[in-house]
Amino acid sequence: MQDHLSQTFAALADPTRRAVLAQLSKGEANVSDLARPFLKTMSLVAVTKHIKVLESAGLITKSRQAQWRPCNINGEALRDAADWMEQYRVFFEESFDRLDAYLKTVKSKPKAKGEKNGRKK
Amino acid sequence: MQDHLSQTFAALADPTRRAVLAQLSKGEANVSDLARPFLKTMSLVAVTKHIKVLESAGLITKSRQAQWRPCNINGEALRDAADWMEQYRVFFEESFDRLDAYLKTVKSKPKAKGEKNGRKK
DNA sequence: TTTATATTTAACCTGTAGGTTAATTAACCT
DNA sequence: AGGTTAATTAACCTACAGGTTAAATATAAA
Repeated sequence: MQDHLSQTFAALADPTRRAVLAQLSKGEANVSDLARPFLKTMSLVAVTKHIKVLESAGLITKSRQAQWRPCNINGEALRDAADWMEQYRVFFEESFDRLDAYLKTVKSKPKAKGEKNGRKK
Repeated sequence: MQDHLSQTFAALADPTRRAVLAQLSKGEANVSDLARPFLKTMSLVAVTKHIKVLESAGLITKSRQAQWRPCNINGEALRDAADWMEQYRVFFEESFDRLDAYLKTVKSKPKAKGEKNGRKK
């Protein structure tokens, strides 16, 4: 695939993959743990592929422990997508005090050179 | 496509479509206006299709004015995606005061029945 | 009524996403 | 060594995404 952001959004554009992320947000899990909820509707291999898509997008990491492959969520990749969305917040945010609160946090973290948003590193 | 959220993310998973959204965030534009920046790399028909994808996902609206089709951005669809992401903010947000500010706004808008997040309607 | 401009529709092509089953690899357990 | 469990690889299939060119439609303008 082309750019990182497209890859991230594409990875999120599947309910199975979002469910895997949801599961991982509660903590580390093996491939077979992650697959379990879906085995009525698809094969283990299918889930393995979904996991690979998430891994390629950087949304999760996979390590090795004997014959298991413990997976963990990796928020970094999501941040770029979230940052992209902030740009459009004004178009979907009708609660102005919440928007104000957000803007204050932005102002308190002024842009450094070559950085988007007020985020560090 | 399956669910609304998948459709939204899929629509965002293309740089041309994100560029169209960026253009529309500066104001209304016709199909040919939107297509102009891309005509060196793809046909008008291709852009038309991208616009249709955005429209189907609810990210933009299209009206009629003589032979023109003025398009406008529609933030509502983006909000669901943004809401979904908020769920994971804790995984990519390292600035705790900014997170605090966000959490305060959530607390100030307690959940109503059948609603996700603190958002109204 | 003809012509020009804006956009869509139709028919097509190619690559890839998402699924399958069967076979393979890797590590552990007797 | 042989068997079990965990996960991946390979080969394949089908649908659809994203592009093309050519033709059709709508509206305005001469």
